[in-house]
Amino acid sequence: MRSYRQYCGLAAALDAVGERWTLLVVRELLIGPRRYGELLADLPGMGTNLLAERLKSLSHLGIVTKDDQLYRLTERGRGLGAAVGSLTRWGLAELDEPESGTACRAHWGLGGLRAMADARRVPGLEESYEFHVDDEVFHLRVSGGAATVGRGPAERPTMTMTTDSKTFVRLGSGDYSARTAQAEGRLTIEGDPQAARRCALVLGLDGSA
Amino acid sequence: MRSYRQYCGLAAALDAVGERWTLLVVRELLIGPRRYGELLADLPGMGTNLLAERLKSLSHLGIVTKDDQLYRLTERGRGLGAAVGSLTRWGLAELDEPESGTACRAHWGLGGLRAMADARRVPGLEESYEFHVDDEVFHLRVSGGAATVGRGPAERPTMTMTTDSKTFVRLGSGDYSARTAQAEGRLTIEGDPQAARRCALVLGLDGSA
DNA sequence: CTGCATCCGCCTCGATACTG
DNA sequence: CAGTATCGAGGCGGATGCAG
Repeated sequence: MRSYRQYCGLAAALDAVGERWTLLVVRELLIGPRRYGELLADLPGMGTNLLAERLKSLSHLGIVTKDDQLYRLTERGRGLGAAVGSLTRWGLAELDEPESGTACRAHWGLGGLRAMADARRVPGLEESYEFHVDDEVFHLRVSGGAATVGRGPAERPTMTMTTDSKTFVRLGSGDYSARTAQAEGRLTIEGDPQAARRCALVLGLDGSA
Repeated sequence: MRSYRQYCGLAAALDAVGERWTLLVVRELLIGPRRYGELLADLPGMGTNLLAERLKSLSHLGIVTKDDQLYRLTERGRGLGAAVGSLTRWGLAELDEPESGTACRAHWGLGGLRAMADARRVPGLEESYEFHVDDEVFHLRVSGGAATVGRGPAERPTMTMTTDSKTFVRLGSGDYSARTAQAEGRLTIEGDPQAARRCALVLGLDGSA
């Protein structure tokens, strides 16, 4: 086990989760518990030996537990959510259009949604939005000054968006608007047009940085 | 240049700054502009060839610029501050006591300070604190609902702490209190005892999570 | 002396094959 | 399905070289 041997919070964090692929494994487990095969399928490019080694290492560090063939984050592991969110936001900000050969999963957009949503941007807002991405359904609920995202439909969505996964992820980049995506036929929006605008506000996509 | 080839904000971020040592270079530059030799001295364990390569790579990505022998972060580079802060907080939370052979720099504690300080924890607070760590002096100012940290003395500090760098960093860990450090003779506090308590509150070190 | 570039041994990574 | 074993390629770490 290689270490930076520096007495510093960042170095300690990178000693634990700074190796290649490790934070991407955490990204998958932040969505929910997963089986080995599912992880492998949603981490295209990662070798099976590395996944096994990383899971073992993360278990030993108390970041992941395995019960009944299901890997899940411990509380300490979920504590990485904020760091993963910060990095995701930073990476999204200058995401280019997808190159060919680039893999994509619908739920990666869900991670982006979680990273970007901040209910404090629209005080007092109470509503839900639904997203149909490829064959999956996600929701964003803003209630009580907090935003929560998850799999599955929203309860009474005031807006429903339908799109493909790459377009969905790309909306997180500043320079690709839902308006453009609609014009290009990659995205449709149903429901209250004003709700769509409020949703964009919650996500910080109104251009007011 | 190796890439995860995943259309996802986190993967894009890790493509840019996920390699070994890269975020530690950013950590140094978040403190302020530095020369090559200073960076090398404050990144013990990093090979000189790797530092040169990382700086070149970061320049090419628009994260770092070099002018007049001084490396500094671009605006995009400074955007990594939030992610570095999140990781630092997570790493600090379970930092053990320093092992022998572990390097430490006084300004790493400054990074920890920046990561932990949140003025919203004590609404309306207006004061400054000064920290003497090894041979360096830092300050934390809470004013107008915002906390700022930096090198150099505070203007009119209500509390002054004197300690060594390892103790200073370690205070960021939950299970090592200033009280304990004082009892062990590693730390002295001058000024208003209540100010010290308010400072701990701002840093989230009061035990109320 | 600073600011790198080059070289080399080693270990990690990535792909494939194999096992329970 | 859930991993383990193997092996070539390449990134990493340390030492050294070299120009300004």
